[in-house]
Amino acid sequence: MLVSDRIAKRILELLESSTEGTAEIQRNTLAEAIGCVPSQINYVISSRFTPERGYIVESKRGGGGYIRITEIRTGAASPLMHIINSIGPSLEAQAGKIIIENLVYREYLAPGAAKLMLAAMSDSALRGVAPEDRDALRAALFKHMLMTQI
Amino acid sequence: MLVSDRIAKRILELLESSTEGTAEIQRNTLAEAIGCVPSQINYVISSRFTPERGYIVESKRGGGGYIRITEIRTGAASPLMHIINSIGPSLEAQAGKIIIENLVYREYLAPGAAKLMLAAMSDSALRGVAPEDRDALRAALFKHMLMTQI
DNA sequence: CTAGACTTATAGTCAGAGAAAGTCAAAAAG
DNA sequence: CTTTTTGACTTTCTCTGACTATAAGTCTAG
Repeated sequence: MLVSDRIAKRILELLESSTEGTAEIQRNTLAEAIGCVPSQINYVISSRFTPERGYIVESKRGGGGYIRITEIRTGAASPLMHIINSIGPSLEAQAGKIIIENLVYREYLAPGAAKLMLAAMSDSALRGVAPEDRDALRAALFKHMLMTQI
Repeated sequence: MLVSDRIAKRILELLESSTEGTAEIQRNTLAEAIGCVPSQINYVISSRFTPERGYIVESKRGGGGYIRITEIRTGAASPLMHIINSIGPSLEAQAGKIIIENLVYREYLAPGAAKLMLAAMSDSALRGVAPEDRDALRAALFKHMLMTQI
Protein backbone atom coordinates (compact mmCIF):
# COMPACT_ATOMS: atom_id res chain seq x y z
CA MET A 1 0.00 0.00 0.00
CA LEU A 2 1.31 3.41 -1.00
CA VAL A 3 2.27 5.96 1.61
CA SER A 4 -0.26 8.36 0.12
CA ASP A 5 -3.00 5.78 0.38
CA ARG A 6 -2.22 5.11 4.00
CA ILE A 7 -2.35 8.80 4.83
CA ALA A 8 -5.64 9.24 2.99
CA LYS A 9 -7.06 6.17 4.70
CA ARG A 10 -6.15 7.51 8.10
CA ILE A 11 -7.82 10.84 7.40
CA LEU A 12 -10.94 9.13 6.07
CA GLU A 13 -11.12 7.00 9.18
CA LEU A 14 -10.99 10.10 11.34
CA LEU A 15 -13.71 11.73 9.26
CA GLU A 16 -15.78 8.57 9.47
CA SER A 17 -15.60 8.40 13.24
CA SER A 18 -16.44 12.07 13.68
CA THR A 19 -20.09 13.01 13.97
CA GLU A 20 -19.38 16.51 12.66
CA GLY A 21 -17.46 15.31 9.65
CA THR A 22 -14.19 16.90 10.66
CA ALA A 23 -10.75 15.42 11.14
CA GLU A 24 -8.12 17.40 12.97
CA ILE A 25 -4.55 16.23 12.68
CA GLN A 26 -1.09 17.39 13.61
CA ARG A 27 1.10 17.23 10.58
CA ASN A 28 4.33 16.11 12.22
CA THR A 29 2.63 13.58 14.45
CA LEU A 30 0.79 11.92 11.59
CA ALA A 31 3.90 11.94 9.42
CA GLU A 32 5.84 10.17 12.12
CA ALA A 33 3.08 7.63 12.71
CA ILE A 34 2.96 6.82 9.01
CA GLY A 35 6.69 7.03 8.58
CA CYS A 36 7.14 9.72 5.96
CA VAL A 37 8.28 13.30 5.65
CA PRO A 38 5.76 15.89 6.86
CA SER A 39 5.35 17.54 3.48
CA GLN A 40 3.90 14.29 2.18
CA ILE A 41 0.82 15.10 4.23
CA ASN A 42 0.45 18.34 2.30
CA TYR A 43 0.75 16.46 -0.96
CA VAL A 44 -2.02 14.05 -0.07
CA ILE A 45 -4.31 16.79 1.14
CA SER A 46 -3.78 18.99 -1.88
CA SER A 47 -4.23 16.11 -4.29
CA ARG A 48 -7.16 14.33 -2.67
CA PHE A 49 -8.96 16.52 -0.19
CA THR A 50 -9.76 19.38 -2.50
CA PRO A 51 -12.92 21.49 -2.70
CA GLU A 52 -13.79 19.74 -5.97
CA ARG A 53 -13.91 16.52 -4.05
CA GLY A 54 -16.01 18.02 -1.33
CA TYR A 55 -13.57 18.96 1.39
CA ILE A 56 -12.57 22.16 3.13
CA VAL A 57 -9.14 22.39 4.70
CA GLU A 58 -8.04 24.85 7.36
CA SER A 59 -4.80 24.97 9.28
CA LYS A 60 -2.72 26.86 11.74
CA ARG A 61 1.05 27.01 12.05
CA GLY A 62 3.24 27.45 15.04
CA GLY A 63 2.75 26.14 18.54
CA GLY A 64 -0.46 24.22 18.86
CA GLY A 65 -0.75 24.06 15.10
CA TYR A 66 -3.14 21.71 13.30
CA ILE A 67 -4.71 20.79 10.01
CA ARG A 68 -8.47 20.44 9.98
CA ILE A 69 -10.24 18.67 7.15
CA THR A 70 -14.00 19.10 6.88
CA GLU A 71 -16.33 17.11 4.69
CA ILE A 72 -18.77 19.35 2.85
CA ARG A 73 -22.31 18.20 3.52
CA THR A 74 -24.75 20.09 1.40
CA GLY A 75 -28.42 19.49 1.31
CA ALA A 76 -29.31 22.36 -0.96
CA ALA A 77 -31.18 22.37 -4.24
CA SER A 78 -29.85 20.69 -7.34
CA PRO A 79 -26.54 22.22 -8.34
CA LEU A 80 -26.53 20.57 -11.75
CA MET A 81 -27.51 23.71 -13.62
CA HIS A 82 -24.84 25.61 -11.79
CA ILE A 83 -22.24 23.08 -12.87
CA ILE A 84 -23.40 23.13 -16.46
CA ASN A 85 -22.98 26.87 -16.51
CA SER A 86 -19.63 26.82 -14.81
CA ILE A 87 -18.04 24.48 -17.31
CA GLY A 88 -16.17 26.31 -20.01
CA PRO A 89 -15.58 25.27 -23.60
CA SER A 90 -13.10 22.61 -22.55
CA LEU A 91 -12.91 19.94 -19.90
CA GLU A 92 -10.06 17.62 -19.02
CA ALA A 93 -10.82 13.98 -18.33
CA GLN A 94 -9.51 14.14 -14.81
CA ALA A 95 -11.46 17.28 -13.93
CA GLY A 96 -14.65 15.75 -15.27
CA LYS A 97 -14.11 12.60 -13.31
CA ILE A 98 -13.73 14.53 -10.08
CA ILE A 99 -16.89 16.53 -10.70
CA ILE A 100 -18.88 13.38 -11.40
CA GLU A 101 -17.53 11.58 -8.36
CA ASN A 102 -18.48 14.51 -6.20
CA LEU A 103 -21.99 14.63 -7.65
CA VAL A 104 -22.43 10.97 -6.83
CA TYR A 105 -21.07 11.50 -3.36
CA ARG A 106 -23.55 14.31 -2.81
CA GLU A 107 -26.29 12.16 -4.29
CA TYR A 108 -27.21 14.41 -7.17
CA LEU A 109 -26.28 11.76 -9.65
CA ALA A 110 -27.09 8.05 -9.58
CA PRO A 111 -24.08 5.74 -9.74
CA GLY A 112 -25.38 4.13 -12.91
CA ALA A 113 -25.69 7.48 -14.66
CA ALA A 114 -22.20 8.40 -13.45
CA LYS A 115 -20.72 5.23 -14.92
CA LEU A 116 -22.36 5.92 -18.22
CA MET A 117 -21.08 9.46 -18.31
CA LEU A 118 -17.58 8.46 -17.33
CA ALA A 119 -17.55 5.86 -20.08
CA ALA A 120 -18.68 8.41 -22.66
CA MET A 121 -16.03 10.88 -21.53
CA SER A 122 -13.20 8.39 -21.30
CA ASP A 123 -10.19 8.69 -23.52
CA SER A 124 -10.91 5.18 -24.59
CA ALA A 125 -14.28 6.12 -26.07
CA LEU A 126 -12.82 9.23 -27.69
CA ARG A 127 -9.89 7.38 -29.15
CA GLY A 128 -10.80 8.38 -32.68
CA VAL A 129 -10.80 12.08 -31.89
CA ALA A 130 -7.59 14.09 -32.11
CA PRO A 131 -6.23 14.58 -28.59
CA GLU A 132 -6.29 18.36 -28.93
CA ASP A 133 -10.00 18.24 -29.72
CA ARG A 134 -11.01 15.84 -26.97
CA ASP A 135 -11.38 18.28 -24.11
CA ALA A 136 -13.74 20.46 -26.10
CA LEU A 137 -15.83 17.46 -27.05
CA ARG A 138 -15.82 16.24 -23.47
CA ALA A 139 -17.18 19.55 -22.26
CA ALA A 140 -19.98 19.40 -24.83
CA LEU A 141 -20.81 15.80 -24.00
CA PHE A 142 -20.82 16.51 -20.30
CA LYS A 143 -23.17 19.46 -20.61
CA HIS A 144 -25.55 17.61 -22.86
CA MET A 145 -25.65 14.60 -20.61
CA LEU A 146 -26.06 16.59 -17.42
CA MET A 147 -28.93 18.45 -18.99
CA THR A 148 -30.92 15.22 -19.15
CA GLN A 149 -30.53 14.69 -15.43
CA ILE A 150 -32.19 17.89 -14.33
CA MET B 1 3.61 -18.49 -30.15
CA LEU B 2 3.46 -14.75 -30.64
CA VAL B 3 4.44 -12.39 -27.88
CA SER B 4 0.98 -10.85 -28.06
CA ASP B 5 -0.61 -14.24 -27.59
CA ARG B 6 1.46 -14.92 -24.52
CA ILE B 7 0.52 -11.58 -23.00
CA ALA B 8 -3.16 -12.17 -23.72
CA LYS B 9 -2.92 -15.68 -22.32
CA ARG B 10 -1.38 -14.39 -19.12
CA ILE B 11 -4.11 -11.81 -18.66
CA LEU B 12 -6.81 -14.37 -19.35
CA GLU B 13 -5.29 -16.67 -16.76
CA LEU B 14 -5.38 -13.90 -14.20
CA LEU B 15 -9.00 -13.17 -15.04
CA GLU B 16 -9.79 -16.85 -14.82
CA SER B 17 -8.32 -17.23 -11.36
CA SER B 18 -9.99 -14.12 -10.01
CA THR B 19 -13.37 -14.54 -8.39
CA GLU B 20 -14.30 -10.96 -9.22
CA GLY B 21 -13.27 -11.19 -12.84
CA THR B 22 -10.55 -8.58 -12.59
CA ALA B 23 -6.89 -8.80 -13.44
CA GLU B 24 -4.59 -6.17 -12.10
CA ILE B 25 -1.16 -6.00 -13.61
CA GLN B 26 1.87 -3.79 -13.50
CA ARG B 27 2.88 -2.98 -17.02
CA ASN B 28 6.63 -3.02 -16.53
CA THR B 29 6.59 -6.16 -14.42
CA LEU B 30 4.51 -8.10 -16.90
CA ALA B 31 6.60 -6.85 -19.80
CA GLU B 32 9.73 -8.08 -18.08
CA ALA B 33 8.18 -11.44 -17.25
CA ILE B 34 7.15 -11.93 -20.85
CA GLY B 35 10.30 -10.43 -22.22
CA CYS B 36 9.05 -7.57 -24.32
CA VAL B 37 8.89 -3.79 -24.26
CA PRO B 38 6.22 -2.32 -21.98
CA SER B 39 4.29 -0.64 -24.73
CA GLN B 40 3.54 -4.05 -26.18
CA ILE B 41 1.18 -4.54 -23.27
CA ASN B 42 -0.76 -1.49 -24.43
CA TYR B 43 -0.97 -2.89 -27.90
CA VAL B 44 -2.42 -6.17 -26.70
CA ILE B 45 -4.91 -4.48 -24.43
CA SER B 46 -6.11 -2.02 -27.02
CA SER B 47 -6.39 -4.68 -29.70
CA ARG B 48 -7.89 -7.53 -27.69
CA PHE B 49 -9.40 -6.35 -24.43
CA THR B 50 -11.89 -3.99 -25.94
CA PRO B 51 -15.48 -3.23 -24.93
CA GLU B 52 -16.67 -5.19 -27.95
CA ARG B 53 -15.06 -8.23 -26.43
CA GLY B 54 -16.48 -7.53 -23.01
CA TYR B 55 -13.69 -5.85 -21.11
CA ILE B 56 -13.32 -2.61 -19.22
CA VAL B 57 -9.84 -1.26 -18.68
CA GLU B 58 -8.73 1.26 -16.07
CA SER B 59 -5.24 2.34 -15.16
CA LYS B 60 -3.16 4.64 -13.06
CA ARG B 61 0.27 6.10 -13.78
CA GLY B 62 3.04 7.04 -11.43
CA GLY B 63 4.22 5.34 -8.29
CA GLY B 64 1.97 2.43 -7.45
CA GLY B 65 0.56 2.45 -10.96
CA TYR B 66 -1.41 -0.44 -12.44
CA ILE B 67 -3.59 -1.58 -15.29
CA ARG B 68 -6.84 -3.23 -14.28
CA ILE B 69 -8.80 -5.30 -16.75
CA THR B 70 -12.32 -6.26 -15.82
CA GLU B 71 -14.22 -8.97 -17.60
CA ILE B 72 -17.90 -8.33 -17.96
CA ARG B 73 -19.45 -11.60 -17.00
CA THR B 74 -22.69 -11.92 -18.76
CA GLY B 75 -24.10 -14.55 -20.97
CA ALA B 76 -23.06 -13.93 -24.52
CA ALA B 77 -26.79 -14.14 -24.92
CA SER B 78 -27.17 -10.79 -23.15
CA PRO B 79 -29.12 -8.60 -25.51
CA LEU B 80 -26.91 -5.63 -24.78
CA MET B 81 -23.80 -7.60 -25.60
CA HIS B 82 -25.43 -8.76 -28.75
CA ILE B 83 -26.13 -5.20 -29.75
CA ILE B 84 -22.58 -4.12 -28.97
CA ASN B 85 -21.24 -6.85 -31.20
CA SER B 86 -23.63 -6.14 -33.99
CA ILE B 87 -22.65 -2.50 -34.28
CA GLY B 88 -19.91 -1.91 -36.76
CA PRO B 89 -17.33 0.83 -36.77
CA SER B 90 -19.89 3.46 -37.63
CA LEU B 91 -23.40 4.32 -36.51
CA GLU B 92 -25.82 6.90 -37.83
CA ALA B 93 -27.74 9.01 -35.37
CA GLN B 94 -31.08 7.73 -36.55
CA ALA B 95 -30.03 4.08 -36.34
CA GLY B 96 -28.71 4.59 -32.82
CA LYS B 97 -31.92 6.19 -31.76
CA ILE B 98 -33.97 3.30 -33.03
CA ILE B 99 -31.80 0.76 -31.24
CA ILE B 100 -32.04 2.68 -27.97
CA GLU B 101 -35.79 3.05 -28.23
CA ASN B 102 -36.14 -0.61 -28.89
CA LEU B 103 -33.98 -1.49 -25.87
CA VAL B 104 -36.12 0.71 -23.67
CA TYR B 105 -39.27 -0.85 -25.08
CA ARG B 106 -37.93 -4.30 -24.32
CA GLU B 107 -36.91 -3.07 -20.87
CA TYR B 108 -33.24 -3.82 -21.25
CA LEU B 109 -32.39 -0.18 -20.75
CA ALA B 110 -33.76 2.27 -18.19
CA PRO B 111 -35.35 5.39 -19.65
CA GLY B 112 -32.92 7.61 -17.74
CA ALA B 113 -29.92 5.83 -19.21
CA ALA B 114 -31.49 6.02 -22.63
CA LYS B 115 -31.89 9.78 -22.35
CA LEU B 116 -28.29 10.16 -21.35
CA MET B 117 -27.11 8.10 -24.26
CA LEU B 118 -29.27 9.90 -26.76
CA ALA B 119 -27.91 13.21 -25.51
CA ALA B 120 -24.32 12.04 -25.88
CA MET B 121 -24.95 10.73 -29.37
CA SER B 122 -26.90 13.71 -30.61
CA ASP B 123 -25.53 15.80 -33.44
CA SER B 124 -25.86 18.73 -31.14
CA ALA B 125 -23.35 17.28 -28.68
CA LEU B 126 -21.05 16.27 -31.50
CA ARG B 127 -21.28 19.51 -33.44
CA GLY B 128 -17.55 20.16 -32.89
CA VAL B 129 -16.65 16.96 -34.70
CA ALA B 130 -16.35 16.87 -38.44
CA PRO B 131 -19.58 15.38 -39.84
CA GLU B 132 -17.70 12.61 -41.64
CA ASP B 133 -16.18 11.52 -38.31
CA ARG B 134 -19.35 11.64 -36.26
CA ASP B 135 -20.74 8.24 -37.04
CA ALA B 136 -17.53 6.51 -36.08
CA LEU B 137 -17.43 8.40 -32.81
CA ARG B 138 -21.08 7.63 -32.20
CA ALA B 139 -20.41 3.94 -32.58
CA ALA B 140 -17.54 4.06 -30.09
CA LEU B 141 -19.55 6.13 -27.63
CA PHE B 142 -22.52 3.83 -27.89
CA LYS B 143 -20.48 0.71 -27.26
CA HIS B 144 -18.69 2.20 -24.29
CA MET B 145 -21.89 3.47 -22.75
CA LEU B 146 -23.79 0.24 -23.31
CA MET B 147 -21.02 -1.71 -21.61
CA THR B 148 -21.68 0.12 -18.36
CA GLN B 149 -25.32 -0.93 -18.38
CA ILE B 150 -24.77 -4.66 -18.51
C1' DC C 1 5.53 44.11 35.34
C1' DT C 2 6.12 44.41 30.49
C1' DA C 3 7.92 45.23 25.67
C1' DG C 4 10.78 43.23 22.81
C1' DA C 5 14.23 39.85 21.53
C1' DC C 6 15.19 35.32 21.12
C1' DT C 7 13.86 30.28 20.91
C1' DT C 8 10.99 26.52 19.89
C1' DA C 9 7.23 24.37 17.56
C1' DT C 10 4.51 24.00 13.97
C1' DA C 11 2.75 24.19 9.05
C1' DG C 12 3.60 25.74 3.88
C1' DT C 13 6.04 25.86 -0.59
C1' DC C 14 8.56 24.38 -4.26
C1' DA C 15 11.71 22.16 -7.17
C1' DG C 16 13.64 17.94 -8.32
C1' DA C 17 14.04 12.94 -8.29
C1' DG C 18 11.70 8.65 -8.95
C1' DA C 19 8.11 5.46 -10.52
C1' DA C 20 4.92 4.14 -13.19
C1' DA C 21 1.72 4.17 -17.55
C1' DG C 22 0.53 6.39 -22.38
C1' DT C 23 1.51 7.79 -27.25
C1' DC C 24 3.11 7.44 -31.68
C1' DA C 25 5.56 6.38 -35.66
C1' DA C 26 8.74 3.49 -37.83
C1' DA C 27 10.58 -1.09 -38.51
C1' DA C 28 9.71 -5.98 -38.80
C1' DA C 29 6.99 -9.96 -39.53
C1' DG C 30 3.25 -12.47 -41.53
C1' DC D 1 -1.50 -5.17 -47.64
C1' DT D 2 -2.30 -5.99 -42.16
C1' DT D 3 -0.66 -7.15 -37.73
C1' DT D 4 2.98 -7.17 -34.52
C1' DT D 5 7.08 -5.37 -32.30
C1' DT D 6 10.17 -1.87 -30.80
C1' DG D 7 11.92 2.27 -28.66
C1' DA D 8 12.09 7.19 -28.04
C1' DC D 9 9.49 10.54 -26.00
C1' DT D 10 5.52 12.33 -22.97
C1' DT D 11 2.45 12.55 -19.14
C1' DT D 12 0.90 11.65 -14.62
C1' DC D 13 1.41 10.54 -9.93
C1' DT D 14 4.36 10.03 -5.82
C1' DC D 15 8.03 11.03 -2.59
C1' DT D 16 11.74 13.78 -0.48
C1' DG D 17 14.21 17.52 1.55
C1' DA D 18 15.75 22.17 1.84
C1' DC D 19 14.00 26.47 2.67
C1' DT D 20 10.26 29.72 4.26
C1' DA D 21 6.42 31.46 7.18
C1' DT D 22 3.83 31.83 11.31
C1' DA D 23 2.54 31.21 16.11
C1' DA D 24 3.52 30.42 20.87
C1' DG D 25 6.81 30.19 24.79
C1' DT D 26 10.58 32.23 27.48
C1' DC D 27 13.70 35.28 29.18
C1' DT D 28 15.87 39.63 29.93
C1' DA D 29 16.52 44.79 30.05
C1' DG D 30 14.31 48.67 31.72
